[in-house]
Amino acid sequence: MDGQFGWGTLEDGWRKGPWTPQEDKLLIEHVNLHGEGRWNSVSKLTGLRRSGKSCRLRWVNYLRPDLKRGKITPQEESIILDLHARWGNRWSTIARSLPGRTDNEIKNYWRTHFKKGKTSKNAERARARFLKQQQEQQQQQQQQPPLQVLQLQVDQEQQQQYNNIYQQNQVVQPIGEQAYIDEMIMAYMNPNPISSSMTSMSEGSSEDGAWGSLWNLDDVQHNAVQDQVLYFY
DNA sequence: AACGAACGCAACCGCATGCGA
DNA sequence: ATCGCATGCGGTTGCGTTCGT
Repeated sequence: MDGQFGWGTLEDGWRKGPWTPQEDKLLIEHVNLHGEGRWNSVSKLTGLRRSGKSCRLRWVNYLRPDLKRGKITPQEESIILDLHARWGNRWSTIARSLPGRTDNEIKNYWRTHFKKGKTSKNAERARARFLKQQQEQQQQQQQQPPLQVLQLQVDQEQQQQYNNIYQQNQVVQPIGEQAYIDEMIMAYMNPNPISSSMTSMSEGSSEDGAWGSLWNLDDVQHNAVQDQVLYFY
């Protein structure tokens, strides 16, 4: 990328590379004082040797107080899959439906987990991780009943059905195996018959407003009351 | 324990779009 | 109408971390 200059160096007077805590502090103070926007004036007002673009990106992707930290949950993953099937690589649009998540984060997540050719390996890893975690849990709680889901005997027919739906709707990438496995896991955790990656959305909902209120991502049980309506386009 | 491969994520770039002068 | 600046977006890259052998 920036090979000639390297990270944390100056180019055209602008610093590049990883942000330091001091720089973050300056930027946060600036935004608290002046609000978001006018990014090009940040360097003049704060003394930060960062371009406006760089400041905006740092704020939007990392410093914003409303950002949600931590791993993408299976619910969020399902939403990402659904919305990607609907809108393609419109990451910012997808991100608006996932409060606290950034387009960059979602984009990275998608590329890592669902980019063509990566799903099988990820699915295997996810399965291995899950099995390992469950084994540890079982050791801790020896009275735990046997978990059928540990076998992850994937219902091939159902998965094929999902993939057919995606293909019929001219979606290049069928549903990821990892998502499917996560779905199996979620199905086990929540016995109510809900298909999280085929989650519903009432017809005619606006692209931004409805999802924000529909999904309370901290409340897994909430999923169970959603109608099961497919909405592929 | 060591090492290479794969992963995850922050940050950059170029281009598109919006908006005011 | 158009020009220039600011901002937003999607794609890409570099590097630290984790995982598997």
